[in-house]
Parts: sequence; structure tokens; C-alpha cells
Amino acid sequence: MSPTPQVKRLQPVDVSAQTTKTRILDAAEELFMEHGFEATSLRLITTAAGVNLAAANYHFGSKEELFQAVLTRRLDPMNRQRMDLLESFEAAAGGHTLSCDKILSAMFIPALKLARDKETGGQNFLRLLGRAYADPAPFIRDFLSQQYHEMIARFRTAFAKALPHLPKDELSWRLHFVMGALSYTLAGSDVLKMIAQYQPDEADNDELLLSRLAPFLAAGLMAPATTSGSVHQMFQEAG
Amino acid sequence: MSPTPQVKRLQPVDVSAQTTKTRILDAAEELFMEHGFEATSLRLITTAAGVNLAAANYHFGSKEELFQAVLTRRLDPMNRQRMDLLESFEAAAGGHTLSCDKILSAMFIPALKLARDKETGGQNFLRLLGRAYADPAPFIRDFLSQQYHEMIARFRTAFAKALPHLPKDELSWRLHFVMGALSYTLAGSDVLKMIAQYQPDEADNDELLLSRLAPFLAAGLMAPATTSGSVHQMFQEAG
DNA sequence: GTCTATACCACGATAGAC
DNA sequence: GTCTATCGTGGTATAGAC
Repeated sequence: MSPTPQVKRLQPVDVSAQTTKTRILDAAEELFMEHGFEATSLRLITTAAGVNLAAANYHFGSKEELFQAVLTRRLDPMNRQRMDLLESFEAAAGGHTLSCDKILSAMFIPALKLARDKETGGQNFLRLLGRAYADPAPFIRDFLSQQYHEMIARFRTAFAKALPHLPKDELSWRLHFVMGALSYTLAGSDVLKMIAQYQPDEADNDELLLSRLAPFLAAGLMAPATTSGSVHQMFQEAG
Repeated sequence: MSPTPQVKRLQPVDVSAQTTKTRILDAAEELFMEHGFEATSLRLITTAAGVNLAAANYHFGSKEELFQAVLTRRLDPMNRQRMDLLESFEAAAGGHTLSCDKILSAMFIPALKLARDKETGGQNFLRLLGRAYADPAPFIRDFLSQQYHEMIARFRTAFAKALPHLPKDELSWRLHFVMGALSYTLAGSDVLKMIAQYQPDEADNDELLLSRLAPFLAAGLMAPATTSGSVHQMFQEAG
């Protein structure tokens, strides 16, 4: 079933290897996006890719590592785009401080581009990413933690300049809320049934979705710092 | 290994059934909280409960239904408390409109109570709930959608009064963001490594966590409505 | 080095004896 | 109600073909 290598010269090993590896990667990405990590079996992936079951473990070591490879292939370029875009915004602003909206757009735009540039799957990859971001599996959390570390650090300093009044730890929390809301929104296309008034046209339009999320998050970021014990007080009042 | 029924009279069937059923439920809750749904096997649960593997399927039908039973036992009372608290706030306010903070506290306080009232597991149940809220499995999404429907509808009308300027569909989106940020925050205790400056004391303190989330969400809810195409414009500018 | 065939063990589920 | 036995499927490891 596997294609026989036609050209044996000029790195024939690499060529044949990349072909099989890429086919597994493509099939895995599509199936992971559709069914999620746990519900997608290696047998389904390798069958769809037209390769042997053991080939997946040979090239990627395990199902978990295959999943990480699927994510890295698109996540790494996207986060680099985010940092580059932020840097270009800062350069264009000269000495001026960037607004929260502008910084947020540096996070959103590369995600939107990713959703569009890829004719196939691109729209759904963000959902896969959002689900992964909320996945309880430690190997996923650790992997994403490592992947996002540099980008988050870069954006935190940008937000710190835009929000000088905000305490450092408060900003860390709010960045956490931002990342959570973003990933959750991207992941939760079908949770909208919970909210009702569900409009399929809107839900499929990531641009419209993010254009609603952006002002929500910007306002949250710019809110005054927490007054200590405010919830505690409410808790006491309610008995 | 299973306890032999000592009293055969007075509904012996129900007594023995509830005992086994409860033991499975308790063991399942603890293990689901610790390892998540997929990573927890029925064999582990039934072994911990000291019952036979088949007993779980007999009493609950499937692993999925067992999981739903675990969630329902605590979720149903919590959502009822939320609605009751909101109603008492409205009654206390007379004809006055409730503030967003007040409405949000009606959502948060029952969650905090749940986290505390139960000596065992209570602190971690909210994390299990948050993870379930973001789980891609359809049976979980459908279940929670049904569980939350009444409460969400109730709170939407409350927010609609507090935010009369906000279009209906915009409010629906923001409620979605609120629920997402809340559940994600409760679920993501260990994602904080991503943000760094991690302080274990704070992360374990749900009250402090929610006291930081509340003003963030309130500000987002009260933000001016989306100007159509704002993100689209930014997207064009960035090329 | 790549790829295949195959075996192994754990899982969820179920039928049937008690 | 409970238990044993068993089925089909899952991820994984490995021996050996090319």
C-alpha cells in the first residue's frame, strides 16, 4: 500500500521518510480536529494515512508525541508571528505606549491568519488548540506551557507598559484570564447551545467572534485593581 | 469481599443497593477529580470502592453515565442555590436594578460554598467541573448544556436589566465569555506555570482567585458594545 | 533506516451462572 | 444484586523483512 520509492539517489532515505511521516501527520491533524485526542485511535489514523500501525510509533514514539507534533507544526509559527507583529507595532509607535486593543490584536491576528491560510482544516485547528489548552492531561499542559512561555513573557511586558498602574501579580492573573477566555471561546463552538439564540453563521465566523471578544477582554484588562476582600465581603453578606 | 447483608428485612434490596451505589459514586468522584474522565478506569474505581467491576455498569449503565451521576450530585444543588441567591438579591433590592458585581456574586458565592462545605473533595470538585465544561466529548457537553440551561436563562435576564444598552446577542456572547473564563479559571490551577510568578498559596485559595476574576469580568460585561468590523480593520492594517 | 506483521496487556461492556 | 468469563478495541513493544 505504501508508495515504492522511485528515485533511490539523492537522500532517498529522507524522501521516503518524510512522505510517510507527513502522511501520518496530516491524517492525524484532521482526525484529532474532528474527534479530539482520546477519541481518535492510532489505528484510525494509520488506516486513513494508508500506512502500517507501527509506523506511527516508529516515527513519533507514542500517540502523545504524535499529538504534540501535530500541534507544534502550526503553533510554533503562529506564536512567532504574534511576537513579530507585536514588535512591529512597537516599532511603528516609536516611543509611544501601545494600547491594550493594539496588543490584543497582535495576539488575535496571527490566529485569524492561521484559521484562513490553510484551505483545509485551518478553521478547525484553532478549536483543536483551544481544547488542548483546557485538557487535563499533564503531557498536554506541560507541552503548551513550554510552547507559550516565550510569547506570554513577551506580551506581559507589553501589557505592563500599557497598564502601569496595575500590580505585577494582578496583571499575571488577568493575562491568565485572557488566555483562558480566548482558548475557551475558540474551543467552544458548540457550547453556544447553552446560551441559546445560537446563530450558526456567526459561530463559524472567527473574525466576528474575536471582534466581540476583544473589547470584552480589553475592558477587563483596564479595570481598576482588585480591592482586597471584595468577594470575601460579599460572601459574608450572603451568609 | 462485598459486605454480606446482615439485615434481610425492611427493604433489604434498596439498602444494599444504595450502599454499593454510594461507594462507587464516592470513589468515582475522588478519582475523576484527580485524574480526569478518560484517565480514570472503571477497574480503578471499582477496586477502590471494594466492589466488582460489573457492579458499576449494573448500577450506572456506563462509564459516561457514572460520570454524569458524579457531576449531578453536586451541580444540581449549586445551580439551584445560584438562582435562589439571585432571587433574594432582587427581592432585597426592591425595584432597583442589580449591579453586575452583585449578579456575578450570585454566581460565585454558591461555587465558593461548594468548595468549602465538603470537607473532602470539595475544593477539587470545581476543577473537575471546569474541566468538564471544556471537555470535547459530546455526552459531557450535552449533559452540561442541559444542566445549565435554566440557570443561564435566569441570569441572562438579570444581566439584561443591568445592561439595558447592550444588544441581546452581544449579551449572549459576553455571558459565554464569562462562563468560559470562570470555568477555565477554576479548571486551570496548574496552567499558572505558563504565567510564572506562581504563588501556591494564592492558587489554592479559591476566594482570592474569584476576587480577582470578578472585577475583570464585570468590566468586560460593562464595556461598550462592539463596533462592527473593528478587528477586521486591524486585520487589514496588519497585512 | 523504514516498514510490516504480530503479540501483549488494559480497557469498557455484556451475557449468564449463582 | 453480584460475580465470573469473555468479547472487541485500544496503545504499545518487538522481531524480522526489505
